[in-house]
Amino acid sequence: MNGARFNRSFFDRPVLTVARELLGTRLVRGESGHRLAGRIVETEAYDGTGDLGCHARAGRTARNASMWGPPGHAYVYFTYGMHWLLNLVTGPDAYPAAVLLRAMVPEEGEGEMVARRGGRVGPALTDGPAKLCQALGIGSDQDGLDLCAPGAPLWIEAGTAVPDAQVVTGSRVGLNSVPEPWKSIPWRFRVRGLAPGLRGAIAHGPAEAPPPQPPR
DNA sequence: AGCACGATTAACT
DNA sequence: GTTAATCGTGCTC
Repeated sequence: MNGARFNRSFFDRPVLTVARELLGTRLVRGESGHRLAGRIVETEAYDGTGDLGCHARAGRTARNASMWGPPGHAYVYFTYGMHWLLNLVTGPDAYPAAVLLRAMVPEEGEGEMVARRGGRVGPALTDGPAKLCQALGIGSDQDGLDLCAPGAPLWIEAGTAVPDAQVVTGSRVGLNSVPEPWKSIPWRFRVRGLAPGLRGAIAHGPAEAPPPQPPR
């Protein structure tokens, strides 16, 4: 059976907690009869106006408005003139924090993902934040989408728990002009040996352990 | 109204 | 390892 849609209480916690616990969960795009899905294997946390690596550092703008809304919504933004990136909003309403989804291991609908990615196959399919969005067809239309709303075409459900021994942390990617300590603070989380590359993917098949902090 | 730049990717040396 | 592609956004003038 497929897991239940994670509810708002999962996202209504500190962004670092959510970024860690999203590892191993399943990101699903679509509806009950048509699913594209994969295991999340890399995330990054962005925490409020005080985090100079976070888009919220400049205050609320039209672009980052979603991040200031309630937890459990998507914050999707456009960058480098061609790429869309997906974040999941965390923490209480009006507190601007979100988790950037950087990589996943495809599990369902891989053929459609390949088509959306221009025929590319293998690790390059979903091993980057913009690749993941392209593979799942995520763009401006999904900005502000509530992942916790019944019927919404994007959600998180239980996957396989990732033990601490398999979690690698490091500095966030691409913050070249961000001052320290924000540039180097270890708020990037990934599953050991995965992303980049996605080789040795989390085993497919039924989940054998409950997700961390299962929602209810 | 103009401009510098970006939570990236893919192609190339 | 280096760099072009490409344009919305937010800041400066």
